[in-house]
Amino acid sequence: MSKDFDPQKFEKKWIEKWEEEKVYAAGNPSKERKMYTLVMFPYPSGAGLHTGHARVYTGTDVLARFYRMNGYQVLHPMGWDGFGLPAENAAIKEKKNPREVTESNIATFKRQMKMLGFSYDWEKEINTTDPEYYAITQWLFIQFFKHGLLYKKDTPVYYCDFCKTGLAQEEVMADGTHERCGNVVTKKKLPQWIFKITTYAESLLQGLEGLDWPNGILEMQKNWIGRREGINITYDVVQIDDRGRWVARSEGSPNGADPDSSRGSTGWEGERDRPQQPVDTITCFTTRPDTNFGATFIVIAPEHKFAQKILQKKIKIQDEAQYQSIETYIKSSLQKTERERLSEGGKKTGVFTGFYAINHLNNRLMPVWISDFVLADVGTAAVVGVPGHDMRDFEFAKAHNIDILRVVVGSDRDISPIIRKEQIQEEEGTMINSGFLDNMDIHKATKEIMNYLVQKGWGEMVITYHLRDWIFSRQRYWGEPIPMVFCKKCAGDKISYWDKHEVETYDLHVSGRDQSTRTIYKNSSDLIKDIKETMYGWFPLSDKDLPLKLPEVQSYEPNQSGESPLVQMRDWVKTSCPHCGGEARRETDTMPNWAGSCWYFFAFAMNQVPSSKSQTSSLDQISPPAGGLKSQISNSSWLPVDWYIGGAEHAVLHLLYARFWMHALHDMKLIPFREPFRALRNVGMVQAEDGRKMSKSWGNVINPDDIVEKFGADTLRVYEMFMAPFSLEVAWSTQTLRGSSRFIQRIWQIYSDSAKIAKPGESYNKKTIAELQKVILKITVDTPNVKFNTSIAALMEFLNIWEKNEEKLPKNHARDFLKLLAPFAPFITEEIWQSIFDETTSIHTSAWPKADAQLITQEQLYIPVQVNGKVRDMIIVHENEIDEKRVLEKALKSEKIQRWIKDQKYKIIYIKGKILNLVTA
RNA sequence: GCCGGGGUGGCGGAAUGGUAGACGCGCAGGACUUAAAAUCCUGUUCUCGUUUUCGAGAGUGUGGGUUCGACUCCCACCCUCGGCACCA
Repeated sequence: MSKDFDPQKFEKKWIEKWEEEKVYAAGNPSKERKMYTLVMFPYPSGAGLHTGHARVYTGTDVLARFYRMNGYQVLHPMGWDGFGLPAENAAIKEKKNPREVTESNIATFKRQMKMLGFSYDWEKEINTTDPEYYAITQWLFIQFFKHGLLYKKDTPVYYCDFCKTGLAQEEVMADGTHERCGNVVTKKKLPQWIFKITTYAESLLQGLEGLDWPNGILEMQKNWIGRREGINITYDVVQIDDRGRWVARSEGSPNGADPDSSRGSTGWEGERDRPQQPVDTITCFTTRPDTNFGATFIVIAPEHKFAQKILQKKIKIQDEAQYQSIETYIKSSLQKTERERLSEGGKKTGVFTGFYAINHLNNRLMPVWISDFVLADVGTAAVVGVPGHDMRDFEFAKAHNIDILRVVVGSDRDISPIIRKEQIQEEEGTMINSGFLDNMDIHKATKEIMNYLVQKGWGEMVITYHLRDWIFSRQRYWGEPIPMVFCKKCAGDKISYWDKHEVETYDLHVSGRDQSTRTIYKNSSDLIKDIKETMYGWFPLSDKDLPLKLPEVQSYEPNQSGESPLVQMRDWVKTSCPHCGGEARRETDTMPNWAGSCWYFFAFAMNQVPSSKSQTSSLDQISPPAGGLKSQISNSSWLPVDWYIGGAEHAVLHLLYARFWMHALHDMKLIPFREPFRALRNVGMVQAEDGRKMSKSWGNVINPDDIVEKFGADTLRVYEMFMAPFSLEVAWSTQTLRGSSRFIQRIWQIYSDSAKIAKPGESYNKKTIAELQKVILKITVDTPNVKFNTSIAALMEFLNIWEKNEEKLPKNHARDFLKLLAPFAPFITEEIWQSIFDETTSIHTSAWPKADAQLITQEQLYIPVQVNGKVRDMIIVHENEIDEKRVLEKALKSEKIQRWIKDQKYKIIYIKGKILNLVTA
């Protein structure tokens, strides 16, 4: 072996040899000793791998290699999330097919991954854009459809008039413009496929319990699901004539007692007969019914059905001018995008309807207003306004001159009328002016009033979720075609898929309204009932027609009316109805880029990986496995994923979507597990040297190719693992990387130096061996805890010791140390293993070293001696002299200790073998 | 506003109740070299005093508390990064 370290001389050789010898092939998993290590697969962009990829893939690779050496059967796969807008944009720009663009990007990624020595089993490679792969994505779509989890409906979506395409919310910038073209985004109603993910809100929430995930990610998912317990209170709505009388219905016949002549402009209190015939009712959701005695108004969203009834004159407004102002307000709010509504911020605009709702508790008349600060899809789209104890209600009341009452008093005991927002008591306090709730703590009052309202029949306990249904279609080319057919005739005849097919229904763990049970079951037949009418004429393709392949098109641009480019493909669109055989058309929307990533982790685990590379049959003969996924998955013991590693940016979307699919598939009895990812760890981003994001436009991008060429792959790997704790964001530093380069070179030097390694019979150093045992223990614990930085530090520390010691290290221990380094630096360790130690099988399949406790024992121990908690001296004792008496005796002999103790009395605190503290006074 | 992470030398960081600053970078001095680079050696928290070997004090965002002993546990606050947000 040459003394000079030149990684170029051997790295390529090992890449080839490992592949040839299938060193990293996933074997057959046995239940106890299987380890599925997975890193979030990449979208293969045109820029190639960046240093952030290198970091996350190296970390996962270290884990895979560690477990492999520890005797586990390891599945460590890699694949490509190939569908998505960037490839499509690049294709439009370069006048190529997105498939070509994607394929060449994949080639670059794959070359770079091999260059970095990642131990993937490439036999398991998948690509979401392979027809073999998306055949199953489509098949899964159909299963969800059949069980009532997918339906199509006109839905408002973000839309760019300039690009003529619907947009995902994440493609809309904070200022309401399109991230690609910079034009202002509008909202447009388009027919969309929608996933009923909300059905699984409770299931997704409950499933989080017991997952070994970072706390922050768990919290984000919880917040996103956003479970809230509250009550829906239904109020009668009445009209009052100009003399202050009840007006029942719109006909206006006075009904009920004369109103109090002292009625103020905004409300009225006192015992009153109930109106016999309220005009309508409005139901408000609230989590804080305890403040209900302080309610002074009702606000509804412009989309609320009561507002719509007024607009459509189903509920009449006498005063034409008032009708006009209501109409103007509703129409202008509906034109605003959600962002515009938000960006108006604190401005609480609104219009009074002329109607009043009656507060059950005190018969107060609460004016009903329409305002766009109330959101249509939150709660019941109607809010009961308690301006004394809610900031937004306060602002609204101030803006429109509505009464503000105080019903809660805080610890400051201020009971003066609320005139400033600082006086608002929202979180804690004691009830006042609230009838039977007076003097109760607000939390107790909340329970009391809820029970009271329910008992009286005025309210209903409900649980709401922040989670919204998932819009699952895109009007784009580069995605999985949705395998559905629409037959106009069958739709006209009101024929649905379920009228003609028996679907095995199942019990699902779903969100429910009954808060007393933690797990709520519902039968999928209920879901089907809900959507049946909207789905007349829609039929899924049969299994034998899958995959529905993406046709070649002339142009990838969407058309004028916001339809997918697939609409141009007349011959493709035209098909026959699976039910009546008449003329029908295919769905032209495609699936969003999340689809393929929702199940890719189990594609890797299949016995027959769905990939064009592993198929011998021609494309035309592809179909999902006979018996469906069930047969494929039930005999794979790899799942669930044991370690899932990736960036925190997927905290909600991908991780939630994938969990949702698995929960539903589990309920359908297709898969034997519910939670796909047992343990999750995040990787921190790698910023550029200047602390900014790496970006072509800043010119601060570090290309792994350049680093490997100059320093070798091992240096890059060790540096990326050593630079900071794995989950922390860190700025790249080529300067610091030199430290790792030095470390790798010193490894090379010491193993090349025959004066450092003892042959059998030669003298050696016992202390160095003892140190090595400690390093083995540390790394064996740190590595599976994703503490890569301290593992490397321990390796460096040992190298320092070994280098400094004049005596040699016995060969078997030198081999052990090399093994500890192997997961981090696979190339140099393999080269040394096979050239210095003359091994013929890979170090990466060798057995992980075991620490020998007997070798650790040290003859001498250093024991710090404190006086009053300050270290004043250090004594050296023999390992069998660490009892308190001997240590104390020795400590008292120290002049330094005597000087601090003098003649004072002292208390002795001794932690065996660790520290001695003498406390005077 | 709400939720979560974090605050330790010039820098990245280590230490989860027991010697604060491991390991690495940088920096300083030295060796090698005609020179530079590379490499190696020594030192490197701050302040003060002896100026050599050492000694004293301070010190982990701030202020309190618990403890023989606190970066670590508890209370209050400040700053910072990330996520969510007119969520009723």
